[in-house]
Amino acid sequence: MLNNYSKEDKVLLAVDCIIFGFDGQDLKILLIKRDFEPEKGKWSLIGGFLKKEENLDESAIRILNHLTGLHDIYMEQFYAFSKVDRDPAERTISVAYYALIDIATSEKELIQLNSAKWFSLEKAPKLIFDHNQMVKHAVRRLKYRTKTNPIGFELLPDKFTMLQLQNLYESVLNKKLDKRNFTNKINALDILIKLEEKDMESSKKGSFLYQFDLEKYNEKLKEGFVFKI
Amino acid sequence: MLNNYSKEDKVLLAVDCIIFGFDGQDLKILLIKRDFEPEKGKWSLIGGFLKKEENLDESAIRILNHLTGLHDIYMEQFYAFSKVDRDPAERTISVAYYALIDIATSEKELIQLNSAKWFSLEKAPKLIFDHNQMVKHAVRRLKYRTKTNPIGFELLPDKFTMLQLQNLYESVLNKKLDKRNFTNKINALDILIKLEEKDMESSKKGSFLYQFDLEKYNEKLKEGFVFKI
DNA sequence: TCAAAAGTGTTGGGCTTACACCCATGA
DNA sequence: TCATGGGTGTAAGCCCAACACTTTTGA
Repeated sequence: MLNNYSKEDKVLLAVDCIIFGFDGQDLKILLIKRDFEPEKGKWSLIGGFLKKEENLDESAIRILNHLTGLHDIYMEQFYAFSKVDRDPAERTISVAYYALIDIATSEKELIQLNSAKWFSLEKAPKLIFDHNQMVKHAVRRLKYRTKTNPIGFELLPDKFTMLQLQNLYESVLNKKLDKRNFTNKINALDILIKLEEKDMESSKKGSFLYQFDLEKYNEKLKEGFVFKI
Repeated sequence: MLNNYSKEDKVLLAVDCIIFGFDGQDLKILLIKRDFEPEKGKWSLIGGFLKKEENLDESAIRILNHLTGLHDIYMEQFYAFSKVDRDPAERTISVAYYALIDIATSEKELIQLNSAKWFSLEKAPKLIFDHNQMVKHAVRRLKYRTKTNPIGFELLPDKFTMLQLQNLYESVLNKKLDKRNFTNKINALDILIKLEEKDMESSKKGSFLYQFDLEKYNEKLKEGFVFKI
């Protein structure tokens, strides 16, 4: 085929995933102990290399599934990191994705991994390369995203209490919210189904469980509704 | 150096720039006639390949400068496009940047280029590869950006009228704005300097010229002020 | 009976939007 | 004098933030 690309430099293209989880209390990220050189044995984001026959989204899904067993996960590309010596072994550009998962329901799939561990954001260890910077970037993006999209769909279990949802928003936004205002706002969005059922774990009185109403959500989304919290 | 990257696929990494300009009336993008195969002679974004010794930002700056003569341009990375066959010649991933420039003041530098041309957004031709999709993506991002940042700094000449600024916002947001409300909002941001001088081109009465107050802007930015229009 | 979490409304202030007329000037 | 674009203010409604007490029930 006619082209004059042949003199151009080729590079390795990595995909790294910041996997956010929520345990009902704190926002966490999933990290693994790297099992190959360089930096073998150090904590790292979940990552791998783009293959010739896949695009970046497919690559991110493959890598996540291969290293954790997780599938059907919400992921979004957010930035390409390219400092020349970010990987000391070889020139590598990394395209970063963030993923949102519910810790509780994914636990079964993750349990077999002894090299992966959840860390709450504040207690995350020093990571290899520029991975700490990637995490910071991803947190900023997630925070931003709450201004236009609900994040609970992916991060919470199917049924959850209002307090869990509020805790999630407080964790992501990193500030306290008023309980009454939060409830009012969420109810105004009109995308939750209040169940008859109560969660009896957290208190004697019990608190009502909710579900996201995916159908209503999609309708409103189509109409250009903005889900601002 | 110890590593086992050697079996991984390497790819070409392109950088493509969506260059936005504003002529006081319409939002435009700068395109060039491609002068190499494949797709030689077709309209294309300004682009090139990442070199081993530079990061993506540096690459974008180099490519823009090399092809247009422009320098000191505001640029921001926004997305990596990676469909497997997006470039039919060879597997290429493209990291897209958008740039904001003032058409009037950059004209001198651009004038020597016979292969580059400004197109208003609606009248842009069909572009090679996935470049039309990139443009669409960039426009969406620019629109989004107006919700938190003024965009006039980069897109308007040093001195401009209130109507030009309003036209710019109307072009980007793709909707009509009310003149009085717009003026009130902009004045409330308190980052413009109203000059004594008037622009006499547009009307018999003449209209006052404004300048951005970069110092005030930076102060407010530091305080976390959000420049919502 | 008490401790602990759940649940629930109102009000004031600020912001946003809608809206129309006079001014200055050159032709 | 008239046509053209420039410039200006207010009122209503909506949204947001602040705020505290009652309910339930297991221990």
